[in-house]
Amino acid sequence: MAKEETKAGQVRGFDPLEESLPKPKEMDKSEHSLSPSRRIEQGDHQLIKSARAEMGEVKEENERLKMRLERVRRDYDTLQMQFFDIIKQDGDGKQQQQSVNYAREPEESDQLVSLSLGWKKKDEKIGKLDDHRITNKDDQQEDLALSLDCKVGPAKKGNTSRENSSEDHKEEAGEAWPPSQVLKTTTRSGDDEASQLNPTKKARVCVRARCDTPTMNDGCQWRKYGQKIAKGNPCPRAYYRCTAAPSCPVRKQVQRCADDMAILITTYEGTHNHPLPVSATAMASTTSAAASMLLSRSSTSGISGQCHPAPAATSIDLHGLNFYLSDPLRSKQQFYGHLPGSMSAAVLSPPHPTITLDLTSILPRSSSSVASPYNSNYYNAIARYNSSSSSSSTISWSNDLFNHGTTSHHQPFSKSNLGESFHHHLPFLDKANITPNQQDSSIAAATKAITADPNFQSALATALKSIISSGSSSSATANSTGMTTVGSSHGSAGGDVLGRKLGWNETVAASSGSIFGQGAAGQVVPCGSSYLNKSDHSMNTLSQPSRTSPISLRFASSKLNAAATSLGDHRDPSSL
DNA sequence: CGTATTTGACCAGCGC
DNA sequence: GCGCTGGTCAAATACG
Repeated sequence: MAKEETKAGQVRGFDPLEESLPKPKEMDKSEHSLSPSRRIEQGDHQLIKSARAEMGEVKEENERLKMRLERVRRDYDTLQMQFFDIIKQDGDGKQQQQSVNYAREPEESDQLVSLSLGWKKKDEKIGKLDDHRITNKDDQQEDLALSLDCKVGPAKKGNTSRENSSEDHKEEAGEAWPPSQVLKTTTRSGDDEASQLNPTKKARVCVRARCDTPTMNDGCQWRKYGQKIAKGNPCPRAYYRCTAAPSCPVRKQVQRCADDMAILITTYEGTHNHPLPVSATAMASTTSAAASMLLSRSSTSGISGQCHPAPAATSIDLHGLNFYLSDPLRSKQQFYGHLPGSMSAAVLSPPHPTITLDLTSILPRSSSSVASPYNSNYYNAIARYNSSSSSSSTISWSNDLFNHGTTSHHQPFSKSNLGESFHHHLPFLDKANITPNQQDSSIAAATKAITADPNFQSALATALKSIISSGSSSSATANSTGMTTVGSSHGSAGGDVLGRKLGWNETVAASSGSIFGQGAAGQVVPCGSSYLNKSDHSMNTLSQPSRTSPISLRFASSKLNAAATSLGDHRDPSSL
């Protein structure tokens, strides 16, 4: 019975009338003795009656879902507040002694890998998220849209009990793009004990893309500070540093592939400590997503490796985009040896955990534009990746980056491109076919597709696990069998159960960071329509639901049901 | 003249 | 310790 209700809730919640349609036929069979007109009249009457009853059920179901959603949200807020309190308490002593190198010094600067689930304020801007979360939690209620956000950052402080639990994360931290992150690489003071104890390598994100310009235009401001002929490649390697902020520690190396000069290899390292220009968020989000995936995988293998040793280098093919993960700690093998095609065997010998985004397989759609990864093809490719990895991410999160990330100089994420890729993966969303009457069913289909997408599920699982883990003192990690956690806290167990409940596996868990990695840039994109209104692209067909629209709620509730259940089953928010 | 780039020198890490 | 290599610095130079 409960199963029946759940099923009904999922379907009827989106389009109650849809289910009631077959009913007249059933009535015809049972009432064939009546006159035709009488039968029709009675049938209509009963149809209306049953439809109303259905609608009533749906309304109740929606109310229940809303309440559950609200409960999850409150739980999240509670956990978040406590998490920040802990961080603040831990960090206050040390941070006040440190010389302030950067203007932004958020409390979670040592937060390592944190997928967050929450609600964003309407006018929240890039780079403002963290502060809002700390100070304006109530305001977040204004936005019912579910949003996810990934933050990866260095761990520079911390002599607390958290240190043990987050040690693994600390080792892997370093590559992401949240503007809030503080990376004190320039001041190698004595408080860098953690890094001394853990001689870590900064994570790097290597982007391979076909590009005939000297560098990829990724929207950031770079200043060249060196050039070197690296071993094994006749092409010089150029060194750039970010000049968007005086003290930004982010560097990048640019080098042509030895085997294929058309391929430009750009390696990013470090974390921006300043708000990114909108034109830079796309690449930043992409690289942070990759870094998140790397970190996610590293944290997974790092702990579970005792039982399931991970290979030194692996490749993940996510819907056309290839990710190559290397772990120099495990092997000195040239990870580029795993690269297919034209990649040389030893272009770089990364002493850092490196993830490679291979965009070279993305074929240009038009002959005229192949150079810049910021041309429409590039966006299209990313969008293709995003949309195929998680339909919802394209709709609700990722594309915001591309909307903002375009400049007049570069080709924007064109309507046709977006629409094409979008509809390619969401064929039920044909703008021409959507009418107001069909909107609900389209939304229902979209929502079903979104929530059925394992990547979305994994992202949500990661986010929720993060919430749970953040509230507790232990770090949760997924091993190769799924979301099994290391540590015995019930908080982790909550994530564990949640993961198992939804049946997620490692692959999708690893990819979750990629889906929502734009949050690493301190950005949470609402699910509602406001951001879509900024652009005129074809996705407006999906932007019908408002901030408080059914798609937001239903979208969230369908899977958050499980989350809420798990949370309710395994931890009491009030007990935190 | 201010800014960005170039390029040789310098430094640190690593292996032998 | 020495050499190799990757990475960075900073003076010289180029450019608008």
